[in-house]
Amino acid sequence: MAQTKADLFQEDEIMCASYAKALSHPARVAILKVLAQRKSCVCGDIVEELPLAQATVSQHLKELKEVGLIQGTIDGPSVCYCINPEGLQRAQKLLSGLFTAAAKCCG
Amino acid sequence: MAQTKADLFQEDEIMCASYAKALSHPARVAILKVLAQRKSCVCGDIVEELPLAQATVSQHLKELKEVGLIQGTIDGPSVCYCINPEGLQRAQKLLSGLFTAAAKCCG
DNA sequence: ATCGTCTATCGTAGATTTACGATTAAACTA
DNA sequence: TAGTTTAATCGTAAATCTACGATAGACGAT
Repeated sequence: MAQTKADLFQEDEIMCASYAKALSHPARVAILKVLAQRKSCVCGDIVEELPLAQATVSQHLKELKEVGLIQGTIDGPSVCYCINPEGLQRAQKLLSGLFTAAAKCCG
Repeated sequence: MAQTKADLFQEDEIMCASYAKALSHPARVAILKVLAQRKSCVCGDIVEELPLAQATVSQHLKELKEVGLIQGTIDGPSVCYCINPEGLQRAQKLLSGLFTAAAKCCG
């Protein structure tokens, strides 16, 4: 059992869930906040800010990158991460759309 | 390993992630949409709308209820589910706060 | 009281996520 | 070139999530 049925839903529901999933761990929320505050977005700085090992942070960064919320550019030996405005906007639009639709229910 | 470190983060990051987690499966997004559209929010109706077994839907409803996004009131033999406006608003506020903060980054 | 309906819960299997040490790969430095 | 730094990836263990059948509990109808 437990073969996933997540793809039996509508496209926008799946996208909405994907973005929400990317934000569903405090570490990833924290990463976005760090990126928002700092000008320099070097990976090492992020690792220092979080109570997690380097490998774990790298994994979280990968998830955020895969869904398109952040992007990383190689800067010499290190990698500079940055929020991806387009992805962020798309996520915001989808989620706030859900919220405003839902708010209409139940008077 | 893999003992959770999710509680080493800030309160608002944890809350933000909790709401996002509740929305991180297409079925739960779909449930919110059904509740938004229908006036009658009987559990059985929701089960019919989704390509999932009754037990699975009940589980998803439980998760949405536990995080405070929906509420259920017993109506005779059945249960009437409804969106919880306060929880929804709180989720919206936290997540849109994150989005607007993040949007400031990177010019 | 018994039966049928409706929903929650239990038990469980399989998949995915989380976390980290160890290793690898790339690039700079001496 | 050899050594150092930086970040991604591999391998893996534990935890959590997803999904469903079976069962239980509550309620209304007969």
